[in-house]
Amino acid sequence: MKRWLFKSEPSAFSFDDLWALKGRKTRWDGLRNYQVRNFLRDEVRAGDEVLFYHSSADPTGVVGLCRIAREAYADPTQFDAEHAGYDPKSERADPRWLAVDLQATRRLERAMTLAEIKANLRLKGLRAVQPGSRLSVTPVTDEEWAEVLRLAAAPPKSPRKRS
DNA sequence: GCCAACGTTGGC
DNA sequence: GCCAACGTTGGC
Repeated sequence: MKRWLFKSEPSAFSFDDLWALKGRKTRWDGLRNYQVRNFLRDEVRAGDEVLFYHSSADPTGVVGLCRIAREAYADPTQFDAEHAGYDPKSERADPRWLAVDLQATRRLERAMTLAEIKANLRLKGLRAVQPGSRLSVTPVTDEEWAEVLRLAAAPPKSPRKRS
């Protein structure tokens, strides 16, 4: 089983939005990047675990956990001329873009902010936070996963008050 | 709103 | 196949 980080802009679709859906599940579609497509096609499998990350948010960071409820299948929005993700060059016999189904499993006790992730030595290598990394789906190692969960369960570090 | 990073497109 | 132009992402 592999582990992943999925990004979403909460103004478009937040973890709370997912949590509120029937079965806490949705189709994760609209992904239009070839590297991401290849991850979905070649590596993401049903049952894989996912960190749900809020980008362009305040604060940015990991807010919840999900699992892959259904692995890659043709993203129907690529064939929908009314949809922003419409791709006129994609053919039904050979779909270019893939979607998965994502199911929320747990809300973190507190958000793991980007600042906190960057400040953590064990999370320095997290693909999603590398400079210039813009992929909306990136791999997470077992060690990184464990560290995020460990920190989420720990009380937040706050600047020490002057006495 | 700015801008750096970087993927995609299309002319040649 | 090169590469400039353009679009998007996403932190700040």
